[in-house]
Amino acid sequence: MPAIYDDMNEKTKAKIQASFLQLLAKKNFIKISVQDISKASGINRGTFYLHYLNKYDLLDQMEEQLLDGLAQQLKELQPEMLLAEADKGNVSIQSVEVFRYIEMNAAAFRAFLSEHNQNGFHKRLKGFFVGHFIGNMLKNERFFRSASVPDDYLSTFATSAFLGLIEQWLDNDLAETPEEMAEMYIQIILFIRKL
Amino acid sequence: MPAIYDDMNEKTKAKIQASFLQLLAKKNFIKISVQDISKASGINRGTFYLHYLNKYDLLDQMEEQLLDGLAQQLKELQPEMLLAEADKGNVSIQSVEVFRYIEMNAAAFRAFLSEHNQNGFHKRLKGFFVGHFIGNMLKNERFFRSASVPDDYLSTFATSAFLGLIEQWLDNDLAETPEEMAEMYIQIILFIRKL
DNA sequence: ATTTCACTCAACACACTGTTGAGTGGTTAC
DNA sequence: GTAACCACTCAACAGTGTGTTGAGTGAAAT
Repeated sequence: MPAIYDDMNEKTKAKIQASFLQLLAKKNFIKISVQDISKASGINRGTFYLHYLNKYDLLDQMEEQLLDGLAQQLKELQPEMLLAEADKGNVSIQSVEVFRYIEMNAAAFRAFLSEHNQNGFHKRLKGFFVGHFIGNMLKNERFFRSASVPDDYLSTFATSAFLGLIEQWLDNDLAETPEEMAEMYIQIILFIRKL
Repeated sequence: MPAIYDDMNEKTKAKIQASFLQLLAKKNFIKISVQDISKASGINRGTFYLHYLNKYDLLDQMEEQLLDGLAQQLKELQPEMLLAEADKGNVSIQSVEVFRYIEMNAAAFRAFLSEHNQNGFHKRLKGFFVGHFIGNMLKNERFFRSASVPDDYLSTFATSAFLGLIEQWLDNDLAETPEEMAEMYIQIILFIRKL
């Protein structure tokens, strides 16, 4: 398994993925055919099937990559630290990093979350966020301990707000800085704590 | 244009729509073919095309119907009244009616919002809600007048929260009453006012 | 020199599409 | 009562994209 062959594989996949993202920016996912992708990327259609089962598999793998990267950021984000900093009026560096990651991968997030693309990325991101961040907060009674609102709604609320912020940010063409985004989100978290 | 022909049309459409909803509950929208729909509804495939351009058009029309119904409820929901009641500790009847409508049409909402059928309904519902409810609140400075958070984020936040509540409610198989849902949402609105 | 590997290319059966034209049976109008 | 009307059925059509295959190319590794 010489490295050069892995490189070829990776480069071919990268070409396919890059072209696919470009197509997604212009065109509805449903209307994009494997033919389109292979044409745009200069890769033979048969080769596409050596790497992916079909276009849904391609999308799935790309979403997975994006979420893996996000997981790296989120695992650095300890609820304790975030709230400790927030109580001092600061925005924790790690929470800014999360938004910085989204900023860096804005093209992919936008493509996968966009109105005309019918993949379940929205829900997937939601579930992911609950599993990697909100879940931790709910486990610890110090953070969320509402009498009036059930846990699953607190969770949903915190997550929907996060996603809403991201979507609005993308719609605004990233007009705000990651720092500003992180601060807004922390305000929301602090509120939910008081629900 | 005798009424009986309209009836036939409507009944055929109703059969198609009902079967389509049943299929959506089991199967990904993408994997549902017009053949599947015509088979399930006992309607000839050719007849399907007399009523709809294609399966996307069918989905679109059904979403439109659902949103039209929701619009009826939302136009009764005056922000002034909602907040006046909330200040007195009450949940306005009209806001309960909104959730009651969702409860009545839970099958459709669930199908259109479900994980595997990400048909853009999520964003559509969001835009709709902003246009029919949140927009009114933002216009009136009495309700939302944040110094620290831009209007579009307030709007996004209020809308995401609403959608999050609905999705969680559907996931919970409507375990809460419309009254409880309305109360939770009002709590959220009251919070956003203070942001 | 031979094998290995990623990729190309052309061909294949298959599934679903949207459309058409002829035909059925019930309803309405004259 | 008969002619026109209408929603629907049915069978057939070309078109498009699918996923798979088998033979072949060229560069790298052994």
